[in-house]
Amino acid sequence: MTLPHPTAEQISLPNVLAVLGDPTRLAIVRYLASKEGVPLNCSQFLDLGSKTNLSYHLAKLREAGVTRTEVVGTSRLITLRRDDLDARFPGLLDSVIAAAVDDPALPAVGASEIEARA
Amino acid sequence: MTLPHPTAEQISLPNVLAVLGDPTRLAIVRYLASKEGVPLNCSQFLDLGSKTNLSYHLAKLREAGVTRTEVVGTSRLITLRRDDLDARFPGLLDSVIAAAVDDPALPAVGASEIEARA
DNA sequence: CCCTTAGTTCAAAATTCGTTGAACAATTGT
DNA sequence: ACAATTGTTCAACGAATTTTGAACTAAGGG
Repeated sequence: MTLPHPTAEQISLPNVLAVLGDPTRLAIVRYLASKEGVPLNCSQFLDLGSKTNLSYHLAKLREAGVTRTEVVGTSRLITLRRDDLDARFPGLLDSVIAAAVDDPALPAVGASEIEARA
Repeated sequence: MTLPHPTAEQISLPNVLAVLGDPTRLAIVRYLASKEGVPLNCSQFLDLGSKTNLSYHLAKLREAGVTRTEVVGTSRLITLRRDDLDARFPGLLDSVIAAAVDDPALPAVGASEIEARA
């Protein structure tokens, strides 16, 4: 069972930029990059919004070709489509992630644990 | 006489990405990059939209910190803010421009001349 | 001074976007 | 079979974005 993904050629630059131009989605991508190699499921991101809201944002990322979503049982494993993005737009993902990593204005995924400690 | 520009520190990554994630604005940036060093005035971009519409998009680019606008007499000279963008988000502008250069889906600035020749 | 050129501002209309809750589907565990 | 877990879909709503035309400002040329 696999969800609709664009092919590498169908990935559109303006669309990728627009999709990354949302703080929640950029935070998702930043977190995916920090755990690259480890597929994450949606509930990992609950710090960033409600379940419904994440479903919306993760669909946007998938439809734009930024992430790949694999259905495994009842959960979706999400990874960055780094291979296709690098082939299509060399250097773009790296520079976006590097800039996102030190952006204190972006919402953080570990935020609730930090608050709990305070 | 100078228009309001954000300082380098005020330039926000999500905002820059969102602003670049519009085909018209990306086409503007691509054209600015192709003529880098040469300041362009707004009417150079009339292929991409109406005067009013360009005023809107160029304001967005300026407010996001992507371009710098200098008022000279009755016209505005527009340049890329490459120095600040490179300092803030290293490699980002270059990869975006490189990808935009070979994107046939973007509207082109010379389009009306090409049609006139046909 | 009048006219043109260059561009902005404003309000309105059309569209798209982000967020929510309620209901739903599918898988897994007991 | 039942219940819990994971996540989607749908309709709704407010907010933001894009586009347009009409009116406007400001500088320059004749």
